[in-house]
Amino acid sequence: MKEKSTSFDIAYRAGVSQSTVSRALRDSPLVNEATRAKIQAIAKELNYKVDKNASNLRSQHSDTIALLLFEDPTDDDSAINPFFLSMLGSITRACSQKGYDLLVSFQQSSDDWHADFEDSNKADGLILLGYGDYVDYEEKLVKLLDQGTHFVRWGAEVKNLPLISVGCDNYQGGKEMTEHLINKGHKNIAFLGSASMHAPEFFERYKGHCESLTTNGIVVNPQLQYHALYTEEAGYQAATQLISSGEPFDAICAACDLIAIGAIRALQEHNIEIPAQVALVGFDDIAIASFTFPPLTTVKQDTQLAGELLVSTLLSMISGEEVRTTLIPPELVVRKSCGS
Amino acid sequence: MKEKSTSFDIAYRAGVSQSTVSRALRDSPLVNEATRAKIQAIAKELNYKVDKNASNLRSQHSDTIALLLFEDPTDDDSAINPFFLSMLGSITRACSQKGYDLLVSFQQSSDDWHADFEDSNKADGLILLGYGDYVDYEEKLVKLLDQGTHFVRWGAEVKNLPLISVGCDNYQGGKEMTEHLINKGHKNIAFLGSASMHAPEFFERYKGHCESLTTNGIVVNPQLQYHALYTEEAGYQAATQLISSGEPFDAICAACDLIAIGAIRALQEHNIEIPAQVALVGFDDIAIASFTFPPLTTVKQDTQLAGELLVSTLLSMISGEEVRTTLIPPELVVRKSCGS
DNA sequence: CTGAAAGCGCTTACAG
DNA sequence: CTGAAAGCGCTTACAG
Repeated sequence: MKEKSTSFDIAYRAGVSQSTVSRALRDSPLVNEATRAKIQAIAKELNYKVDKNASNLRSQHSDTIALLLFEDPTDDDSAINPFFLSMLGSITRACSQKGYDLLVSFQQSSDDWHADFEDSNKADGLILLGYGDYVDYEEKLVKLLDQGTHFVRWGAEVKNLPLISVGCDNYQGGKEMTEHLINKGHKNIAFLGSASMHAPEFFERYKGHCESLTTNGIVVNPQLQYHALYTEEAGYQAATQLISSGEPFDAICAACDLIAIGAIRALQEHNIEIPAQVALVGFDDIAIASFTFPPLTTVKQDTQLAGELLVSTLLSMISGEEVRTTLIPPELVVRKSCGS
Repeated sequence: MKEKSTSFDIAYRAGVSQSTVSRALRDSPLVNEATRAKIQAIAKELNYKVDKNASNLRSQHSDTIALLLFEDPTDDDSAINPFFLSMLGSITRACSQKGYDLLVSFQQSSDDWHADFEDSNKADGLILLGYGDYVDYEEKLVKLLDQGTHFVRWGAEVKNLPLISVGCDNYQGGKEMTEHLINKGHKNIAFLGSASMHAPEFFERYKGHCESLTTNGIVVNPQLQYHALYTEEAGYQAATQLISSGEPFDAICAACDLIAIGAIRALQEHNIEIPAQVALVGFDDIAIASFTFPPLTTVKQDTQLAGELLVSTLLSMISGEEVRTTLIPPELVVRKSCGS
C-alpha cells in the first residue's frame, strides 16, 4: 500500500502553500485559474483525496446522513419487510443525488438506540424508519427531540409530539381500499391489522376503513377486526381466526401486503376462492403484490417519492429552514384479487 | 440546541486531565476504577459522545465499511433487483453485529466511481455488489487493486485478477437446476440468460447447465440459449423469442428469478401451462419466488450467510490477515413450477 | 489572489 | 495510574 499523500505534499509539488491547495481543491473562487488547474492535476496524479475526518472535524459537518431502520425484536432476523427494503433503496438514491453519504443502521426497538450518529458528528441528521412497536420507542423519540437532533421519520403523524414526518395518507388509503370493496358489492368486510397506538399507520388505515363503511351506511362490526402486525405469518394467523370464527365475511382489507399474502395462504388452505368467494385488498404495493395468485389489488405507497421527500425535508431542516410534515397521497392499484 | 460538550468539559468537571477522560471512556485498563466510574457518569449526564471525526482522524481508522452497489445505468431507476436488496439487508445486519457502521452508496457502472471512501478515510474497506456489466467495470477493479484498497466483492471468481470474492457456486447451481429438470424427464431445456463475460455469474450457471446436459447424454443445443440480463423484462423478451422461434422445448432454466418471472408472463400470454407443458426453474430464491403462480422452483443463494462472509472476510483483510475467496453452496428449493 | 497561523477534538507516546 | 504535550490533516479567519 502506498503512502497516503496530504495537502502538504501537493503544496510542496505545486510550489504553493497548503492553504492554497485546500482552496483550489474545493473550487474556491479565491484562487487563480492556472494555479487551480495545476494543483488539481497534481492531486489527481497522486490520487490524493481530502481526508474527510480532518475536513469534517474542522468544518463541523459531515455531509452524511444516517438511516435508522428499527425492527421488532420478535422478528426472526431473516426477513425485512420488502416495503422497507424498497424505502431503503429509494433513500439511498435520493441521498446520492444530493451528494450526501448514507449510513445505514439496524436498531432493535428494545435495546438502547445506537442513535448517536449526530452527537458523534458522524452524520448531520437522521432518518427514522421503523416497523416495531410505536409505543416502545416513543420515549426515544422524545429524547432525540430534547437533544435537538435533526431527524425526520417515516410514518403516521403523532399528536402531542412536534415530530417532523413524511408519511402516507393512511386514513385516505384505508378509505379507498374499503370504498373499492363496497363498490364491488361487498358488505361484510373484515379488517386484518392492529388498530391501536402500537401501530399508528395501521390504526389510521382502520379509521379510514370504518369511516368509509359508515359513510356507506354499513355498521362497523368489531368482530371483523383482527390483530396482526407486519408479517405474513401474522396475516395467516389472523385470517385463520377469522375463518374459524364463523362470522360471515365476503371481503378482507389487509393492513399491509404481507398480511394479505398470509391471508391468501389461509384462504387457500380452506379452499376459499379469491375473489369469487372472498375479495381481498392489501396495502403498500410491494413487488410481490403483482405475483401473488391472484395478483393483489392494493393501495400503493410511493416509495420513490417518499425517499426523496424524507431526504429533502431532512436537508432543509439541517440547513435551518422551517420544515413541516408531509402526507403522500395513496393510490389504489387494481389487479385481480377483488374481481375484474 | 445545546452546546456540544467535549472531553475537556468532562475533565474539568471530574477534576482530572483530558487524557484520563479519553482513557476512561475507551475502557483503558490504565485508569482507576473509581475515576472511570465518575468520568462515565459525568459523560452520561452531559450526553457526551466522542467526536468520531476527531478520534478517527487521530487513530486513522473509522470502524466503518462502505457498500458499493453498482447497477446498470440502463435500468430505469425505480427497481433494484430484490436479490441485491436482500443482500444489502444481510450485510447491514452483519456489520452492526461486528460493531461497524455501514455506508451505502449506489454507483452507475458508467460514470467515475465515487469509490474513494477508503482514500478519504471515511471507511476502512469496501464491499462491492453489482449487477452491471462486468466488462465495464473490470478496469475499475484493477484500479482499486492498484491502490491497495481493501475490498471484497460478491460474485463469480475471475481468472487473471487477484480479487477476493465471496460468491455462490454458480456452476454447481447450474448443474443442479438442470439435473432436476432432467430427472423429471425433460430433454429440450432452454437456458434464458447471457452466457458471456459480461455477466460471469450467468455464464457459470450456463456452463454448469451444459455440463449436466452432457453428462446425461443430452446434446447441448445453442439455439436454446437466449440472451437476458437481470430483469423481468429481459426474461419476458427472451421467453417470447424462444416461444416464437419454433424450436421445441419442454423446460426452461432461468439464470435468475426475475428472468423466470418474466418467462412466466410470456408463457401465460401464450397459454402455455406451467409445469404441464413447460417446466421452469429459477435462480436466487428471492421472496417473490414463493408467490408466483405456480410457486417457483429455484436455486437458493444464502444471502444471510453471504452477508456474514462478505463482512467477516473484509474485516480479516483489513486487519492484515491472509484471506481467500469463498464459494457458498447453492441449494435447490423445490416448489411447483417443475411439477410435483 | 496568496500565505502564515490557529484550531477543530480527539489519541497516544512520553515522563512521572 | 495520571498529566502535559504533540499531532492527526484539514478549513478558515486574518493580514497582505
